[in-house]
Amino acid sequence: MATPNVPDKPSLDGLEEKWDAVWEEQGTYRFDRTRERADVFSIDTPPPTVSGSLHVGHVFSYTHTDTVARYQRMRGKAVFYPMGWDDNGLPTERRVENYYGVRCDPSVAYIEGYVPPEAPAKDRQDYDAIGRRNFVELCEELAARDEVVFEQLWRRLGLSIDWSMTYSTVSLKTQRTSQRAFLRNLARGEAYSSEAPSLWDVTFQTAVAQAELEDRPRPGAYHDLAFHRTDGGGDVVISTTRPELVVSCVALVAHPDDERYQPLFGSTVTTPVFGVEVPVKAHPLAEIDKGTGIAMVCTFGDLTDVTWWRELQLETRAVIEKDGRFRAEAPEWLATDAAREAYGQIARKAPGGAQRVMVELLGTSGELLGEPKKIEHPVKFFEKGDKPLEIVTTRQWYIRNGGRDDDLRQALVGRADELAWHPDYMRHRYTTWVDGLNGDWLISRQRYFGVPIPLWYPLDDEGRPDHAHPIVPDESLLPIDPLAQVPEGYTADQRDQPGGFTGEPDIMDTWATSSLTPQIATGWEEDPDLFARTFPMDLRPQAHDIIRTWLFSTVVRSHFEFGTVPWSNAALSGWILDPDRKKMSKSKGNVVVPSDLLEQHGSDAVRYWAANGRPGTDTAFDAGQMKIGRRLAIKVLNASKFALGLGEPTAGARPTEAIDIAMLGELAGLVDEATRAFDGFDYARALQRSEEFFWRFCDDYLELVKGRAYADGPGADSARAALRAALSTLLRLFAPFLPYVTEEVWSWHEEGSVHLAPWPTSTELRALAGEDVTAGGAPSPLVVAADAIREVRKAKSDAKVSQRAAVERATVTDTGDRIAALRLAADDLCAAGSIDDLVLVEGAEASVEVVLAPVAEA
RNA sequence: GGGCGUAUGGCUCAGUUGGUUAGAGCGCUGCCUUCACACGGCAGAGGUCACAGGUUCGAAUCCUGUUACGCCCA
Repeated sequence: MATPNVPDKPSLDGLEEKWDAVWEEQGTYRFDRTRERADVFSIDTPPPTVSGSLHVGHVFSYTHTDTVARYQRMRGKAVFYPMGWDDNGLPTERRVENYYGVRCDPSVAYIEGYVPPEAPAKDRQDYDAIGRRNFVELCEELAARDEVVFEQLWRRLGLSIDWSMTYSTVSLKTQRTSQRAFLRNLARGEAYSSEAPSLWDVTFQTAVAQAELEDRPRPGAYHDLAFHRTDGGGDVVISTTRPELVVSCVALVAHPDDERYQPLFGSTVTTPVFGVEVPVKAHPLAEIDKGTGIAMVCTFGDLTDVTWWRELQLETRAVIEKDGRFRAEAPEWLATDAAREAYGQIARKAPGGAQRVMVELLGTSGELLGEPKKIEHPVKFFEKGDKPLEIVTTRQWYIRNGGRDDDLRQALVGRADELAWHPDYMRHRYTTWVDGLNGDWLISRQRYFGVPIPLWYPLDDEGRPDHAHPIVPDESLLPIDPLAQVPEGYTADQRDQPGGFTGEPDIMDTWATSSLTPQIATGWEEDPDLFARTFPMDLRPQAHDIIRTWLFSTVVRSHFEFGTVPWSNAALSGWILDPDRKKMSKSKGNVVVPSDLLEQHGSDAVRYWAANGRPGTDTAFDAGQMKIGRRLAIKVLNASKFALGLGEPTAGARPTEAIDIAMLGELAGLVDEATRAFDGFDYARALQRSEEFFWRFCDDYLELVKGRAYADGPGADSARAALRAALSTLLRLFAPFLPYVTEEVWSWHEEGSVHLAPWPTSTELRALAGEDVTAGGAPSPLVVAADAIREVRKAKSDAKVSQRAAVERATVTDTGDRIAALRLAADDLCAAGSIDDLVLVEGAEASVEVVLAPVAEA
């Protein structure tokens, strides 16, 4: 133990800069890659999207993980705690488009030394159209700039990241990992391509996955339309919210039990306006009490249409194109000039405009019955989009996820049981989601910035690609860009020529790569030594709203590649709500900038607030809690200054006074509790218990022993030895939460970093205490003395005199065992309360009578 | 409509397998410029634990139902 070097005026100011630099220089948080898997704790950190901005929610949840990382490190584990940057995909593209005022047009040639416009154009249509390579370069440039800012914030927050292990989700190494994983899936039949109806975002011009959907309430209207029986039996009336799709109608369906329509099953009707003959079919998904009970099936109005189309083997009559507009040419199934003329009026229109025209045509023909009935109904949107999704038939790539295979589904549901969930009830989110899947995972995206799907296709003599037989590169060649590179056995001039080849233009969705973060971070097939020491990982921390996307997709990839879960624990953090308990969001303007927060309150204070949020629980943003955290940090400084400023205990001094021994015994219990809480990932409980102990320690114990500790002799030695031990223990208990102030104080009197010090144990404290003064249920001298001093303070406070005021006589009446305990602390009590005469009485009625000494007249 | 969660003083939250008088901090009120701390300290007031039943010697805690709010899914 070094001689304490305590500053006169300890302060929190500047601790962040000071210690962050020291930690970096000394490699405090470097992963020790000589350690075996059993001695490693590895964390699958969520890579933040660098195109966005870090918000308070990030600070909140990343702090949670950091407290666990620091705890595990102090428990002797080599902590593998890398940071990743998610710079891949659509969010980055969108930010680049708006930041520079550019958009990607793959037909535009590369411009050497391209400089984006000085200011972005007002309208998206006027953005500078640039080629793919220029666009990707801008994405990389902006992402790199964002990452610097992010790292600065994380460092200041005090995350104990090993910054030498940082990865990005679009780096060449990650692309190699992502493409390798995809090719393995392909080889095993877990990835496949298929021409199928897909949910399509017309703004972004890309397919989207089921996990990216959200329902939004939108106004609509039921239109009652008359179809005409071909047997001359009159009209059949259907209700639809999308009359513009009449042209793509392929059937009518009603429920098999619906007696009204049973006679019609197997017959045909003609559509209004267009006069196309379509069958009437029965299917259980038709709802008897919805509208007229019989529905029009189109190509495709919604996902139910897709089901009907598939299960009833109906025609395909697609009219909406990838830009969301009706195709220009009249469809071939329209047989009459009148029908083609009618179609001409909706050609090239968006659905809204087409609907207005159709309503007019239907009104004129008398086939629209009555007024449309306005309703509000849920409509499917891409979660990042602002126009309703259309369903467009395209060729897409999929990874199997159990949505079409019950055995696989059950296997993936079962993986939930191999994970410890914190909190446990979050596992239901996973199982409910997997149970409800109704299709495989669509991973291809018709975008530009991301990991390319590493395939080419041979072209036949007429230049048509053979999608069933893709040309697969050797793994050793990865990563590849099929639009830039040429497959083996071909030459560059054969690209897109009959008899030649064509590159797969699609990229993989971001989730297809971020589902591999355990593989990327641990160096799967890139660094076998690291991989062996870190995989499967110990912890996946993440927010609960992306269980269906990130957590599930990561389980899927690991299930296929390794036949195991990728981690043993999943910790789900809640959200930050603003003080009105609304979710914080940019659009509401209630977002607090994290760097300002850290500047204003100090990192330890912000961490204190964050660490009070229990796993899984949404937490209100509360600057008041940060003030308390700051107060706690200051208290740690001052109490430490006191404990260390008393002078050295005599060499070999041990606690001998009962009250000191009692304090250490209580502290040992706290250590056990905090350890148990941390082992269950309940950092919040560990903090709360430690804090509670610490305030009582300061208010009662320090005040009681102060006089004795300042004096000399065995009593002082006992107090000083106990204080040193308590301080050392408390600093280590607080270190995961308040890394800066604890490191500062540790540096006053200890060698090395508190963050590499061993986590305290109750064994060491009990050994130091030597005996258990509360054995057999005996009252603690500390508790009894604290109760008494509180009564003395109350008497002084009631009398409105200084706490220093002298007490002529204090009479404590209590049970025999409590009086016996108090007798052991009598001298400390008298000193702390300025009590001249302490009278101890055994009696049934507990009381403390205080007689204040007369105050001398001024 | 289904699943999950939450409901405790004005506010934010604890309350471990049911066990004396339900705790803490903030805020509020009063006092104390005290030799670790005014970026303090001490003390006080403030709650029929959402509602209605039930189990039990005993319920904030367990069971049933209701209400409100939140999230996920359909």
